[in-house]
Amino acid sequence: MDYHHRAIEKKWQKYWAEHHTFRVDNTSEKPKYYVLDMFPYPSGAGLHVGHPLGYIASDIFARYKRLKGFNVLHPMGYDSFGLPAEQYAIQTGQHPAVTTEANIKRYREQLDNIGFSFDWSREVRTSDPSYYKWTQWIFMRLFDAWYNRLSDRAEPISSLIAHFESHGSKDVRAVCDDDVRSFTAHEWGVFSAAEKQLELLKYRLAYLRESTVNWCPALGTVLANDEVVNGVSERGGYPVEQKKMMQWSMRITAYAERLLNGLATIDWPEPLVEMQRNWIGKSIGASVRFDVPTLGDGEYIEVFTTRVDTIYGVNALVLAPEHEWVSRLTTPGQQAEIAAYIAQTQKKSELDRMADVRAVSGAFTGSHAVHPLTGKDVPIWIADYVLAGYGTGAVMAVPSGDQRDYLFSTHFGLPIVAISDAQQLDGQADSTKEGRYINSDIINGLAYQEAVDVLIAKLEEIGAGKATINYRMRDAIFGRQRYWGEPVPVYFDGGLPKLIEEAELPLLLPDVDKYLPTETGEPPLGRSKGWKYRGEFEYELSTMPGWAGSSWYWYRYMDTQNSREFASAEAINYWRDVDLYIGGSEHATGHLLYSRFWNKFLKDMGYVPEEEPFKKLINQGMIQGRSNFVYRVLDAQGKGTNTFVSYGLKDEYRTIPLHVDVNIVSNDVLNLEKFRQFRPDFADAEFVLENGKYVCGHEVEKMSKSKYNVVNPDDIIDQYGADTLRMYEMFLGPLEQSKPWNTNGIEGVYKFLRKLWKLFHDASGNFAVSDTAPTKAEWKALHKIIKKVEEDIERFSFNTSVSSFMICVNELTDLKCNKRAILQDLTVVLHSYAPHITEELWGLLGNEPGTLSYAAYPAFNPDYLVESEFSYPVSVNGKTRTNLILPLDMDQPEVERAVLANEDVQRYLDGKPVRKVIFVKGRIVNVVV
RNA sequence: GCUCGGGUGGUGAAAUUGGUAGACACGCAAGACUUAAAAUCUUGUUUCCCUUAAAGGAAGUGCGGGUUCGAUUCCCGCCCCGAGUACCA
Repeated sequence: MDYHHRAIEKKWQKYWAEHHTFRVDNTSEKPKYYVLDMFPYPSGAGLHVGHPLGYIASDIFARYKRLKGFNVLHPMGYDSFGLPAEQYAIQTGQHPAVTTEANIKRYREQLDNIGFSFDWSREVRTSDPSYYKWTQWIFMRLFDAWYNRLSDRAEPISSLIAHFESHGSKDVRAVCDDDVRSFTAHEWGVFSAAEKQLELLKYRLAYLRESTVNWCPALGTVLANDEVVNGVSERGGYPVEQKKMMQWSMRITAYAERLLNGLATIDWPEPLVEMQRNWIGKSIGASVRFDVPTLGDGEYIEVFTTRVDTIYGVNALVLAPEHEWVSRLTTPGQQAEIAAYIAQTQKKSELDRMADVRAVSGAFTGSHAVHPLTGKDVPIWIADYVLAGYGTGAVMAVPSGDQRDYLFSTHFGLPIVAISDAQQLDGQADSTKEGRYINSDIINGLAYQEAVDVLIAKLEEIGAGKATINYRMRDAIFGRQRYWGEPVPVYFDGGLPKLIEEAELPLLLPDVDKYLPTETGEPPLGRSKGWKYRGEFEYELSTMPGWAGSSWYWYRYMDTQNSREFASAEAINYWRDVDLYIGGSEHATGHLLYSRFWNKFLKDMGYVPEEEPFKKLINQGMIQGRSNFVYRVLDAQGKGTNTFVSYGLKDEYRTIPLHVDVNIVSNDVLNLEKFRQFRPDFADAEFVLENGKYVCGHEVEKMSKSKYNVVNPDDIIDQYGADTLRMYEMFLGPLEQSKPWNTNGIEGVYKFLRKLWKLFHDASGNFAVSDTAPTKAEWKALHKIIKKVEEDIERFSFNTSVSSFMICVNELTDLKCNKRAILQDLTVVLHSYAPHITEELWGLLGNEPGTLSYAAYPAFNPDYLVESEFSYPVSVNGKTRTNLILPLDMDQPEVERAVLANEDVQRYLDGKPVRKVIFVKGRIVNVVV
């Protein structure tokens, strides 16, 4: 019987499903191993061949770990809340739950076709009430918590209340809003309930406050910073504007330092770690107060600087145009100018961001601040090169040390003074820290670090500044004016947000008549008639953002069915953290940062044991599309004819390239028959061929329907089988590398599997293996692959394993090996890559009926690889000239004698005296003349 | 601009610790089997030079230097491609 992948693969997929082969327990004698994939958003388009790349790699790893004796948790689910389903609902009126359900069904079929070893009994869906109940529950925990800097962890809000009751706000070191009040314990005691709640809201980790948000009118929602790319929405590319709104936010900034430090403890790709580091954006410097006496006593502007050593070079304070004090600072004479400038920047910012052109601009407020050290007047300007969202929204301009300040000062004719004897101010600023300070009063003659220490001490002494650490990262906006997301379990009583009772979870998503904002601009949930808490109080109408459900899902997999907790303590303490996480690097600053944040919070509250959720992470590369083109000949008028010319001859004609479906092209040769059926107007197409073939052009592009370059895994599986698809996706190249999908070459892997099949069968196709003892060469071939695959999988080099399997089967074919002892072990070694064919062969070999999934990976025995001889490459002056077979136990003097006696070597020596002979045992001999 | 990847045959790629560059596969060419095709098998396939052929020679891992007996691998400078990020004070 020949290798029939269709029957074999269906048979085993059915077996695995019926026998719950991959169901895993939360207790075991075996060591645990948790292999996780980033779960997909089930889109309407289904999977293309690029999507399963990471899943195949993780599945190989999971299956391998099972063979190695681990209790493996390898689950899959769906991140099923999201914008596309909602956009579709707006267009068609269909409930997103309905389309999502259909999409999930299709995803599941496609995933099942590939033969993954997921424990489907643990499937999660973020849009399922039994799941989002716990997303809401975690939100409630965040609402009921504050971050205590003294213990450096989140604590229940009750500990803060207790402190207020006994000590007032004194000695509270919290990460909180800027406008918290100072009060005594007594004052707290006489605050009204509403006043207390209002104050506590400034401390909660999930809090409500008016903030400037990225508002996208086209999508009708706010977007997180990582969802805005170049001033337009990541999804859809719609314009985004800044708008002030009451918003739920997450105090992720409380965790900035821990998020940064944790990066050193996890095994993640360096680029990803770097991206998170940049995103957090820690900078060490100082905050400095510049008093503004004209505004009154004790009024000051605070700036942040990383170069406090340049403070004597300050020639201006520059504020962001949005700075809240701009109107206060503007003197009557400057009012017109400032107003004009603000209008100009508001209009400009959008275009400017897109065009990426920046001219120096700004306006003088008319006010002055007092330099804290020199006492001199410093003019206060506004300019759009200062960002409202970073630091304090105000900078001290030091033209000699900062290029932006330099350009600003030259443009407006402000004085530029050197502050270091090493500075060279020939047309630009010089930010060097070398040299000694000049024109700098108390630090004159000092070097950089001494100067910083002196200045910080001085500023602290006079109460005008202190050493400060600043982070670029902002608190995360946690609300979307959208329908298809988790409802926020909050209602409003007297304008104050309050949590619903825990027993009332989940707060179900109500039905609405349309998935659009209300006439008054409220989110879609505002359309739900009579949706009131206890029939009385308004619910929060925004829903949670896309990242809410994905920020803790790996815990739900540990204990999916639990209705009392998000996961039991036993389950969490058994599985603890994810040992291997595979997914795309596009989630670097979104999902992966938020997940680490929630994990740290859950740890602080004592629900989980580990500080970091994902110990090891691998980014699979993106699979790009590879488009094919045909070349339509144009007539004299430039109109398209029905004649198409082959790629090699196209330059002899006037042509226009057209995308052609890659599925009717093989090795860039067009199937003419299928092309005529491709589109009605091609039915009587004519061709100019080269060598009897129509050759197509090709180009690497994004994989998309409109480019006709989408390859569906189902089609590949139908033709070649899932085992071939799995191995081919790995064979394509290193997992982390991005590469275009090209079906050319898949034949090689398919041939390999048929060759493997033939090892177990005789010429007439009958199963035939021999029980005779293997030869030394056969043992060697086997143990080479046992070792190689083990090493390759451990370092995630799956492509090299596939090559090695081919080499092994080629060798065994040459040796005409059909020995059971060899083939049995080879079957186990190959199993994680090609699970179906190996299950079938395992059965044919006469093993006990059942699955091979829990067999033992064969033990490597180095004795089989020991050689007594080695064919040494012999080079003369570094150029390989000949090979010489010598015993491996031969030592250098003997080798030298043997090599120099060789006539080939003598010929290359050409009588010249030998200076030295390099000899590396088992590697090389090099004769230097 | 900054940060991080990457650059090896016609194509995807390999070379794990500085030790025979191009394994393995695709494609292509030639051949065997076949009425024919498919499938299968065999041989060849980095480039250039020399040669009827056999054999031989030279160059070669983006470019230019360096270290070394020996460099795809290490160091310095540069070019190109991709990703991320960008007035971050």
